[in-house]
Amino acid sequence: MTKNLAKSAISQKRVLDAAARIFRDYGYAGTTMRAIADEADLKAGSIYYHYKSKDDLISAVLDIGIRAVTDNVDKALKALPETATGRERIEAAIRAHLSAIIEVGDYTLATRRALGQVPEPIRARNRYMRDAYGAIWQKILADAHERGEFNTTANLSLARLFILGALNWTVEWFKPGGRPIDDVAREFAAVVLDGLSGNGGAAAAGPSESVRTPTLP
Amino acid sequence: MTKNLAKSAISQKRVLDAAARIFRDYGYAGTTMRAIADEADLKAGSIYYHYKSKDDLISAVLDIGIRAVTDNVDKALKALPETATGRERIEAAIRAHLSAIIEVGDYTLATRRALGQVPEPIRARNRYMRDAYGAIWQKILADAHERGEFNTTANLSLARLFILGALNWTVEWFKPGGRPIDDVAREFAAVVLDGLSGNGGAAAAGPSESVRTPTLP
Amino acid sequence: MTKNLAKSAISQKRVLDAAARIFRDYGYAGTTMRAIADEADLKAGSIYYHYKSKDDLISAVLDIGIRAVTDNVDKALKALPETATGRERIEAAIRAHLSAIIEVGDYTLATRRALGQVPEPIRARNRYMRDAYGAIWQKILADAHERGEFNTTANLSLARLFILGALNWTVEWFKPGGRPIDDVAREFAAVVLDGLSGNGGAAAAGPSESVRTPTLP
Amino acid sequence: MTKNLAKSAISQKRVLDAAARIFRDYGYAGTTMRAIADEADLKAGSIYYHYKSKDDLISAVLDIGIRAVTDNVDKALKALPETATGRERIEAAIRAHLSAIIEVGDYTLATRRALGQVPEPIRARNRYMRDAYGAIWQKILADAHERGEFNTTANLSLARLFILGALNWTVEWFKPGGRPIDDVAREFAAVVLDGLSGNGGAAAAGPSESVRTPTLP
DNA sequence: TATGAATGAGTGTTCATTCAT
DNA sequence: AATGAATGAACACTCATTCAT
Repeated sequence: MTKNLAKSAISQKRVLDAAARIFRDYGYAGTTMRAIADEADLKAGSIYYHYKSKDDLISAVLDIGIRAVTDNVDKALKALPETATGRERIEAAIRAHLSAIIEVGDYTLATRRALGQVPEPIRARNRYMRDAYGAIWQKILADAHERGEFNTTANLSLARLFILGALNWTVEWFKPGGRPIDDVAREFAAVVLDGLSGNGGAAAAGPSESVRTPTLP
Repeated sequence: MTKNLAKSAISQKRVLDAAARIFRDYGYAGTTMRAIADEADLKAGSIYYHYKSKDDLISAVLDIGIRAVTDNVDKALKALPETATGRERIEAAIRAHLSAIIEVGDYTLATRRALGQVPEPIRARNRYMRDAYGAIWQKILADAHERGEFNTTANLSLARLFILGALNWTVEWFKPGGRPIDDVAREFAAVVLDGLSGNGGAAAAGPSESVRTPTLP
Repeated sequence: MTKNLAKSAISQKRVLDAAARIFRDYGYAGTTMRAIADEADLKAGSIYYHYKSKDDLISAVLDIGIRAVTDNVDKALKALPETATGRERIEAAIRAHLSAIIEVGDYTLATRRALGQVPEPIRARNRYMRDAYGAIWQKILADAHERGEFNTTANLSLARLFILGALNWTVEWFKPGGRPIDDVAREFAAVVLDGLSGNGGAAAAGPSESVRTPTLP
Repeated sequence: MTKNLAKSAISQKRVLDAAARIFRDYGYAGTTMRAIADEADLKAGSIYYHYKSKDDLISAVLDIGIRAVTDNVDKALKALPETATGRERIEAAIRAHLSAIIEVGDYTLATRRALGQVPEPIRARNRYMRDAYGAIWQKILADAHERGEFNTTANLSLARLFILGALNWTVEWFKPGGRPIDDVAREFAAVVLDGLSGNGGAAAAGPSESVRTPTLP
C-alpha cells in the first residue's frame, strides 16, 4: 500500500517534471498532452489518472515556479540577523531569487513561456501568488527607506517596479555555470543602490560572463 | 482607382489593428483567424485576401511593434544637440521608448504576449530587429562612459540588461493618462544613474500614479 | 457590335483553352478557377462573364474532346469510297481517331484526366456522346464481318471493346513527332486483324519510336 | 492482447476498405475524410488513429490494387509447367489479371479513378510498381516470340501496349457474374494471337454477356 | 467587360478528453 | 495504473461564387 502510494507519487512527479519541460519548450497552447506523455514515457490517456486536465497540469507547474522563488527569498531573509542592512537584505533577496529560478529552472521558464497563454482563471490564481512576492520586495525597500539608507527623494514604487522588472528579465539571460550568483547579486544591488554614476559601487569591474545579448519584446 | 486603393488599404489596416488587439489578448496560439475576423468585422476567409496566413499577420504585427520603438528612439537621439550629456540622452531615449510603446501599444503588447509562441523563423527575423535596438542602448551607455559620466567600476553590459529589462517591463504597468511620460523618464534615469541611495536624484517624491501592481513570471 | 462580339468570342475561346490546359494538368477537383483565370490572363471573377460555373466550363471542354474525335472519324469514313474494304475502313478510323486526339490534345487529355471526377450529371451527358462514338465502331466491325472479312468465329462485341480500349489508351503513350500516324494506324489494324501469330501482318519490324513505357491502373 | 490486436487490425481494415470504396466513387480530390469515416462508421478524426493522412490512405489503397494483380499473375505463371506454350501463358496471365481485379475490385477501380489526381510522389512510387507489372508482360511476349510462336514481323512493343491497354480497360466493363473468366481470357488471347481475320481462333462464337457499353475518354 | 473584395461552405487535420478493458 | 481506441469540437486555410463598381 505504502509502496503503491509511493509509486503513484513518483509517477505523478514524473508527469509534472515532463510537463514543465514541455511547457517550457512549447508554451501552453503549443504543448500537447501527447508530448507530455511521451516525455514522461506514458500514453496520453494515462496522464488523466494523475491530473484532471491540461489546465490542472499547467496550474501545478505555475504554482511551483512562483512558490519556489517566494519561499526561497522568504527563507533567506529570515536567515538574516535583525541587524542586517538594507543593502544586505537586497543582495540576499536577489541571491535567493536567482538561485531559486535556477533550482526550478524548468518551472520558471515554463511560467515565463506559458503564463501569457493560460486561461484567465488560472492566471488570476497565479497572479495572486505573485503579488504576494511583490509585497515582499515592497517591504524590503520600505524597511531600507525607513532606516534612512535611501535617498529621501527616492520613489519606492518605481524602484520596486524597476527591480522586479530587471529581476524578472534575468530569467532570459542568466545562465547557470557563468558568473557566480553571488557576484551578479552584488552587482545588481550596486546598480540599484548606487547608480551608474554613483560613487559607492561594489559593482565589479569586468563584464559579466553570464550575460548574453538581451532581447526586447 | 485611388478610391479603391484607399479602400483596400483601409481594410488591410483594419485587419492588422484587429490582429494586434487579438494577439495581445490571447497570444499567438490562442488567437484564431475567426476571432481576428470578428474584430475586423469580416468573415474568416476574407482575411486571406489581405494576408497570406496567420504567420504573415503576426509577422507584420511584430515588425511594427519593434520598429516603432527603434525608429522613435533613433529619431529622438538624432534630434539632440551634439553637446547633450549622457544623462540627457538616456532620458530622451527612455522618453522616446515610452511614447512609442504607447503610440503602438497594441502592437507592443501583442509582441510581449505572442513572441514566445511564434514559429522560430518569424521569431528569428524579429530578434534580428530587436538586437539592433539593443545596440542603440549599448552605444548610449558606452558614449556616456567614455565621457566620464559613469562610475569607472560600472558594469555596462549588466547595466544595459538592467535598463532594457526594466524598460521592457514598463509595457506591463505603464498606462497612458497617468503620470506624464517626461516625469517617469526622468525618474527612471535618476534611478539608473544615481541609484536609490545616491545623493543626486531628480527622482520625484510622490508615488507614481501611473503605476500598477507588478507581476512576475 | 460585331467587333465586340468577336472580341467576346475570342476571350471566351481564350478561357476555354486555358481551362483545357489546366484541367489536363490538375484534373477537375484539382483545378481552381483562379488557376484558369491566371492561365487566361484574367481575374477569377471575370470568368463568370463567359461561363456560368466551373461545371459549365468542364462540360464544354469535355464535349469538344469527344466531338472532335467523333466528327473526324465520321468524316474520314464518309470520305472513303463505297468499295473500301473493312481493313481500309478500320485503318482510316484509327488514323482519324489519332489525328483528332492530337489536334485537340489538351481537350482529350483534359477529358482523360478530369472525367472521372466530374459530377455525375455532366458525366452522363458526356457518356451519351461517347456511346455514339462506340456505335460508329460497332458498325465498322459489323460491316466488315458481313463482307466476310472476319473469321466467322470472331466475337465482335469483345473485339470492339478490345479496339476501343487500346485506342483510348493511346492517349497515354502516343506522342506527336514520333512515328507517323499512318504507320501506327497500319500496325494497329494489323494486330487487330491478323493477330500476333497470324501470317498476314503489315506490322512493321522495328519498335515504334513514338512509344513509351506503358502504365497500368 | 491478441483480441486487442485483432480489434485494431479489423478497424484498420474497415477504414481501408471504406477508403477504397469512396476513392473509387469520388476520385482522390473528390473524396473527403468525412465521407470515408461515414462509410467506415467512424468519426473523421478517428481515421487518423489508423492512418497518418489522406495521402497515407490513398497510398495504401493504390499499393493493394497493383500488388494484387502483379502477385496473382506472377503466381499463375509460376504454377505453369516449363513446357507451357506462349498462348497458354498469355491466357493464364489474362485469367489471373481478371480474377485479381475482381478480387480487389474496389481497390482496382479506386486506382483507376484516383491515380490521376494523386500527389506526384505517391504516383511515382506506384508507377514503379506498375512498371514492374509491365515488365512481366514484356517477358511473356518476348518468350513466346523466341519460341517462334509469333509472326516474325510482329511488333512486340506495340503489342504489349495494345494488350495492356485492352486489359486495363477491362476494369471498366468486366463485371463478375457474367461470362466466366476462363472464356473471356481465351477469347482475349485469341484476338491477340490470331486476329479478327485470322484462321486459328478459339474465339467463342456468341457475344459475351459480361459486356457493357464501352466508354471512351 | 473586367475587377477587387468579400463570402460561406467545406477541407484535412489536431487535440484534449473519455472510457472500456 | 495504464492503455488503445475513439470522439467532437475546433483550427487554419481554400475555393467557387457573387456583386458593386
